[in-house]
Formats: sequence, structure tokens, C-alpha cells
Amino acid sequence: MSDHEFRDFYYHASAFHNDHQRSVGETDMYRVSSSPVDPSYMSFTDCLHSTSMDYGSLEKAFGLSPSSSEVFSSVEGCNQTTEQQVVVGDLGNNTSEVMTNPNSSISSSSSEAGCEEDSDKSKKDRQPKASEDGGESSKKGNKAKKKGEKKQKEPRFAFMTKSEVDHLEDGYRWRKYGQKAVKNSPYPRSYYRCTTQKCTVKKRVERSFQDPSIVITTYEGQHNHPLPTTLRGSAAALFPPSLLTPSPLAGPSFQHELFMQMPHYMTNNQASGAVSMFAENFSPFQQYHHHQVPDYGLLHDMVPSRFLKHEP
DNA sequence: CGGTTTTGACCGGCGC
DNA sequence: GCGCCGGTCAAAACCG
Repeated sequence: MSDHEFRDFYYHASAFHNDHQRSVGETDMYRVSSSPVDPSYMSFTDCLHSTSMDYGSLEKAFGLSPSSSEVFSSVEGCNQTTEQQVVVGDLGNNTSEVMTNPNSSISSSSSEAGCEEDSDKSKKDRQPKASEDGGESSKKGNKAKKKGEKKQKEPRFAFMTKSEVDHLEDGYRWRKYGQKAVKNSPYPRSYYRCTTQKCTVKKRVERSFQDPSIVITTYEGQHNHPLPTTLRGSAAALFPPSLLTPSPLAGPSFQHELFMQMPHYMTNNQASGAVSMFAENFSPFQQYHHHQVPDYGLLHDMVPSRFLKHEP
């Protein structure tokens, strides 16, 4: 597996959606496998940030809207997924784990999101960038792309979220720049770009046609800025600066990074597999960081140990 | 009025 | 070479 492949995987997660009426921290929590180390209940955001914060705080911190939800499920560098399985790229051992789907809809979606996107993505990755457009804009033919310049693959990861709302709040501000019909799916795919200047992070959001309640979000690139302070609840106040301003060289932003880790530890037959995975990955997290992705050497800078392990 | 969304056109890669 | 398709552009519409 190349370094790129290591970094270019998908993280599929599905979450329990939440109704606007639901009370935070209750129904939105779901049980995770019984881990001696982790709490029995872990919310999506908890997992995301791997912290001991309560869901409410997290929600506030990230401006998780009612639409946002908990996520579970995995990753992957999907080149060999099949219809019924979710292939989880094991960044740890150069092997892959095939997670049998406990839930067909989810698995299908996963493979669909992962592979499909991966395939088209890997082909090209032209990132327009604001600067590129810089001089003048002659209609649409101003794709002043440098010839022969191969586009670098941006780290990508996707996750599935069970939600009624397509665009989930993740703390960043996004601007929609396109929408396309998805082949073989009645649901369109939306393209978003981080509105922060100079931040080239993009994300695509589409709904699984097999399970309309699942939203597949694919992030591409890494934020080079902290979470907008305008967020409700001000994430900046709750997270250490190091978390909010990850080094551009350290890989995806914090929460994303966590996403990427967990998948590796998923095992087969985890009916609620993805969910369990979350809870059981906090420790392994470090392993991954250690053995597999040297690029993430700054991880510890970004993520204090307390975020890597669960505090009682 | 500035920022965001919508939406049809355009671009470029890929397969045939 | 052509058509398909995913991704992006950008003008217009929309919104607070």
C-alpha cells in the first residue's frame, strides 16, 4: 500500500439521526460494545473527538445541528469492495478487513460511496483553487491548469450518517458549488467547498439510494484553519487550540483524523460493528498513528493524550 | 448588499 | 474519435 493509499481512504460511518425534538445526549447516544476502557455509551461526536466530553458539549462545540448525528462505521481505501461488504482498509497491517454488513443498506452504501467515489476521484483531482482563477475569467474556459502537473491526491474520507438532513453541520462553513445527479440513484450529490479563504477542503454529500435515510459525506483535503469562531457554542472555547488548528502537514483536521483511525479496528461480525469500533479504537488510535502514518507525527501535538484515551 | 444556493454549461479523463 | 460521466464554473436567483 502506498503512502497515498494510506491516506486516501474512506471512512464510512453511519449515524443515528436525530430529530430536532430529540434531547441531546439521550436518544442520540447509542450503545457501543462493552469495552473495559470506554463508556458504554458513546456519541458520534464523542467518537469523533475521542474525548470524554459529554455529548452536549460536543454538539455545541461543533455546532452539530439537529441534523448531525452520530456516526459509526468505517473507512477504507476501497478498491475491492463488493456489494455486500464494506472493505475496510487496514492501515495498520497492510491487510484489509472485510466487514460483513450487519445492515445491508449500510454496507451497500459504503461500498458505493467508497468505490464509486474513489474511482472517479483517483482519476482526477483538479482542484480549482481560488488563486487559479486569478487573472481574468473568460467564461468557463479559464481552467488554467498547469500542464503536466499531476494533481496531488488529497486525503479523503467518507462516512455515512443516518440523517434526514443532507448537509450535516460539522463546525465548518461550507458553500455549495455544484450538484449532480448520481448515476443509479434518484438522489443528487452536492458539492461543497470550505468558505474559509485559502482552505481548499471540499466535501460531497449524497444520499444512499438504497437507504435514503443515510447520507454519505466525503471530505477531501484538510482544513488549514481553526473552526470558525462564529460557531454556536464556540468550539474554540472547548477545544484546545492544537485541536482546532491542526498543522496542515499533519493531515486532516482533528475530527477527521479520528475518523480515519477507527475504521482500522473494525472487525468482522460486528453487528453494530461500526459502533463498537468507535469505542474500541481509542487506544489503538495511537498504534495506527505510530506504525502506519508517519505523516501524522504531529498527531500528538494536535491531540492531547487525553483525547487519545478515555478518561474515567 | 453581501453571501449562499441553484442550475445549466463546460472540462477533462476514461472506456469503447 | 466519440460519448459518458464526475467534477467544477459562474451567472442568476435567492436570502437574511
